[in-house]
Amino acid sequence: MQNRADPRLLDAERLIQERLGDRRLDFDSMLAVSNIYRAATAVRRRAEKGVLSEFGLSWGGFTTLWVLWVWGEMQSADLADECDLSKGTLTGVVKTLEKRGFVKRTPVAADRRKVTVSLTGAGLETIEQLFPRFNLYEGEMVGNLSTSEKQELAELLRRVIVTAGST
Amino acid sequence: MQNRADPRLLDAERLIQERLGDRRLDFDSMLAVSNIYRAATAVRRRAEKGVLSEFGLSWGGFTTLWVLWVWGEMQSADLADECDLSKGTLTGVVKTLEKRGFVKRTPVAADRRKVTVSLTGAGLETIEQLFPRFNLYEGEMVGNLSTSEKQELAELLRRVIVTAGST
DNA sequence: TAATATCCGTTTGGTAGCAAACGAAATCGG
DNA sequence: CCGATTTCGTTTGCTACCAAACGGATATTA
Repeated sequence: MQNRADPRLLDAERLIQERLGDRRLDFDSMLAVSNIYRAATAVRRRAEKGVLSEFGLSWGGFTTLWVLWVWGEMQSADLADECDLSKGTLTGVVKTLEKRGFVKRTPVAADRRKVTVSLTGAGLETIEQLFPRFNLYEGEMVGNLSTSEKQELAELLRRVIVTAGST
Repeated sequence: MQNRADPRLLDAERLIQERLGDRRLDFDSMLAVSNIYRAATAVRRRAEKGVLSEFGLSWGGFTTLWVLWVWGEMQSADLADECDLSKGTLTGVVKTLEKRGFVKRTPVAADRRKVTVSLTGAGLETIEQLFPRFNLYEGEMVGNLSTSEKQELAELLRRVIVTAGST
């Protein structure tokens, strides 16, 4: 019953029930899914307006920098995978990061279709300064939750990712 | 320790720890936040590729239709609020929905700066067909979770939304 | 009631995101 | 080998998304 705490949801529930008549409706799933999306939007917006804007980075740009930092020089397709972006989108993100001087692209001699992407010195410096501050933001954003609640949340979401991500 | 189930996360954790040296790092918050974002992406993609594409709707288009269905005719600014979109973005979404014939805009006589948006007959028909199917999808996507887990997830996320959403 | 300030939706200019088409390069089959 | 197929990253065409600038309309205030 805790979801009844938000009066707008209560209203919405009643209204939806009217629209649906006697058709059955899975409220629990609806609230879980819509809150996943709302939370992601809130988290992304807060990070972009806060830390990331200071460094001229979007969420996707940050993610890409972070992945390159952790994993090192990567082939384009693997980078797209790891960043959870389509290859077409990655081309654009890398292009923007290149313009900012954070990243460089290197053709692969052995297979000239391929390209690797890696951090520049400026990119490395940036992510090393940025990440600890980003992590502080993360801590604030889930600051209402205890440690075990954070772990519980991460685990529940992991199971959603697996189910929704397959196919 | 359940988050150690994903071997990639384990690797990433070790690598990040190396990059950070002795600086402390809040892994629990990091995993919670990044999983929120991953789950939202997975959920959105699955819905868009599944039900929504059959009706030629994006996630944002669906949300807008849904809000109009539940709340009825609305003024543009309120609609943007309820859909969690900037007013500029809403202009575009409504324009697209108008093109598809799902929605109509009506100038307000009493205040000619204002515009209300409402469903057309086709829009109403569409959302009435679509929503129950969308709800089935929602059920599938969190199908790995028990009812109480769904409620727990929704509640944890609600608290994140409140914290992250307050500027 | 005239000047000013505020409010509303749209437009603009930018990044992000996807699917599908594309072109160059490598690989495979015969 | 050489033609057909597959595999890369990029390009294209579209929607979405935001902040900030804009311009018309209403409110305020003096």
